[in-house]
Amino acid sequence: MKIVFMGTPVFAVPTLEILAKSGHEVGFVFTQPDKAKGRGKKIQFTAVKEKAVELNIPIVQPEKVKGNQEIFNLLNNYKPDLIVAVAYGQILPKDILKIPRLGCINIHGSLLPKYRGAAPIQRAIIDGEKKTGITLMEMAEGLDTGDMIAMAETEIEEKTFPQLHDELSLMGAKLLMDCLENIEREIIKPVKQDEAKASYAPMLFKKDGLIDFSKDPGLIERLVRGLNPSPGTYTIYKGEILKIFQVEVLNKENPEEIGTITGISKQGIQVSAGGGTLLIMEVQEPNKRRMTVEDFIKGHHVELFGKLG
RNA sequence: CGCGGGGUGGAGCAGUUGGUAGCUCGUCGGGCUCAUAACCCGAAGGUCGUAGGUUCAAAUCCUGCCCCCGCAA
Repeated sequence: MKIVFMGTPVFAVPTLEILAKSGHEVGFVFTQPDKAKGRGKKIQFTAVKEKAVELNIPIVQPEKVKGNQEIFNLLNNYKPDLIVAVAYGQILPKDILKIPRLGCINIHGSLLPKYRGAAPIQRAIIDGEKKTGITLMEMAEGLDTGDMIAMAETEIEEKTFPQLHDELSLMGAKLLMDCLENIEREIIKPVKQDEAKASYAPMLFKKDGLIDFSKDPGLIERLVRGLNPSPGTYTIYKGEILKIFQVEVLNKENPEEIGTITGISKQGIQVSAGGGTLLIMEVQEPNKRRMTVEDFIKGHHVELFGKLG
């Protein structure tokens, strides 16, 4: 088959890699334009572009696909059998969706129709879902609304976002390979999404990471797990931002005022949170690298009954 | 040329009116204790990122380079 791949972040890389090695022809890779970012505003390639360069596949980086005649002509001339998109970051217009003979398919990091949108993995963790997964679907004009081709599940358990992200990323690539032959033979039976059960997972921002210690310790723990490492969770300590990377819920009543430090040891700093106690285990101050609380208290005089938040 | 912080014994930090390098923890030895991650005594361990400059004297002032990090995107 002639395939065009579209993707941008690390999440999409395993799928590109597996397609390139599948024996099918990946004629073009679409990815978002290079941007000046990071310290010093250096130009950085997207993760997908780096892999495409390595694989020697022609790269296309339109600012906007929609309404772009040049892009339409490129695809129309190449006549791909299939377009595969994974976290590309752009919505494809109808005229492009109609180009490939076998359609356009998308890999999404949730069990649709739940958690459509930008941050499905993080939201599933934060909400305390028992399981999440990967959905393979046909692309429609709406946001993650297409008919579903296949799904794969995994237990969330105590996994952090990076762990789940990597796991789902690989699962997505594998699921696509499992279905590719059937897609090629046109014997798939896509299922419509149940709109009544649909939910959205909007993008997360820095401000979503400010810890509210009046909340349930379990929720705070999930927030730390889901927002790690970006945008990250944080609190305020002695007037400075203190990022929190790892916490544990202690099964322990805490009569002190919310946000009060009630215990300090190399295991962590205990804090009074809504209805219980939270143990902060790994932190990072501005301009410093992240470190365990054991290291943190060596260089700081953390006071018992001090306040966080 | 986006803004900014930092590189000091194994770890985390202090130390800039330039003048014998300090704290907490760890390590090693000894002591106390029924016992301990507790306590007491003692010891080892540092080319102060790197190259050069100023100076009688530089962790501290000046310049180049390397590395790490925060913010903003």
